[in-house]
Amino acid sequence: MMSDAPGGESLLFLTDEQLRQGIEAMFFAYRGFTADPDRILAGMAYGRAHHRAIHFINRAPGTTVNNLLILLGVTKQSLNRVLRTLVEDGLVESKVGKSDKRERHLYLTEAGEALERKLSDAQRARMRAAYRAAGPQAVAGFRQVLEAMMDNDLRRKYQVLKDSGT
Amino acid sequence: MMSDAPGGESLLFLTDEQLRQGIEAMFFAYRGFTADPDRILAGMAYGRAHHRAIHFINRAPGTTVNNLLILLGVTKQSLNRVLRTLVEDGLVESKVGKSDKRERHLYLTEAGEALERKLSDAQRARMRAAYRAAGPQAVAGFRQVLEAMMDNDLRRKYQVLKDSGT
DNA sequence: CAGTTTAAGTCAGTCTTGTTGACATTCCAA
DNA sequence: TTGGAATGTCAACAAGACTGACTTAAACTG
Repeated sequence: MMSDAPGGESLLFLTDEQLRQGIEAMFFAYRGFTADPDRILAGMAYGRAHHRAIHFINRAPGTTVNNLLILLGVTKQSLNRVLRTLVEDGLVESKVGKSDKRERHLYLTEAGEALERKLSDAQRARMRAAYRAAGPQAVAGFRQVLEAMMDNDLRRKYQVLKDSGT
Repeated sequence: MMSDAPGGESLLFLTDEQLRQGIEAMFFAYRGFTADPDRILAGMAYGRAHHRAIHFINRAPGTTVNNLLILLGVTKQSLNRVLRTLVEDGLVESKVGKSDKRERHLYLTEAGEALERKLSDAQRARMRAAYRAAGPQAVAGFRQVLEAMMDNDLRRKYQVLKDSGT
């Protein structure tokens, strides 16, 4: 089916045209990837930034603001605005650190967890459908290429998260 | 919790944990994907929006404004702001349509093509490295999952572009 | 032909999310 | 103990998206 050009495929499959198709696929797919949570959040006063914060706080409860902003790749000022509204609205709790009182440790409240579930359910449903359509083998390849595409420091952070999952 | 189906790797590989890893991989990879062009554009007065416009005008020379804004998924007001600066700066040419004079057909000037090359060279280099690291089989899977992740109407548009690529 | 629709552009205002700069608090090490 | 580094907050601003209202020109349609 797919293995064409025996011998020369390692050259053939790296044509500019093939690469460009990959670039465009990435662009369109990311739109689909964010579409469902975006729709949910559009109603409330929240956006993608809030989703990301909620996701990673859920992922690593008790994480500090500094941790979070490195993961998200934004300035602390930018993250702070998002965090402030989430705390005000009672979705996130911010606790002063015990050993280091400069730090704030972040946790989702019950309401925060409820929203997180709503958002990630939608995103997982999309992911699940795509995985099902493509099959297990394709999923393995998908993950390999994505990991290779990350910046080095982000790949490390991703690996840490991944390993902490189980 | 989850009942583990006997010999059911097709079930096992769709655990919430696996899906979540895919979601995070997508998030981090997209950051890498856009990092290089973003760095190049940061110096000039341009941003990601300009890159996208330039990319698709290069991809389909003579495309109309309406075509473009459907492809990009933004409003005409938003696209117009970007397009206006590109035309003013002599990177894009806007020609009144021959058969339908309401339409404007968009083309890159030489300067526009030069910038397009600079941007896509950087992005292709990243893509090429990721493809090389992951291997041909992984690339096929990568593309399959991405296509399955797109919204239906975008997938159609993506296919049209892909087929027009040669 | 008159009336409607379509394509493009513009103006004004808002929202989200990113940025810098200035600043307070806390910790730690010289 | 004092000065620097780390952590987080507040304020102001910019980019880029959005909606809504409107104009102009051209094409289509009954």
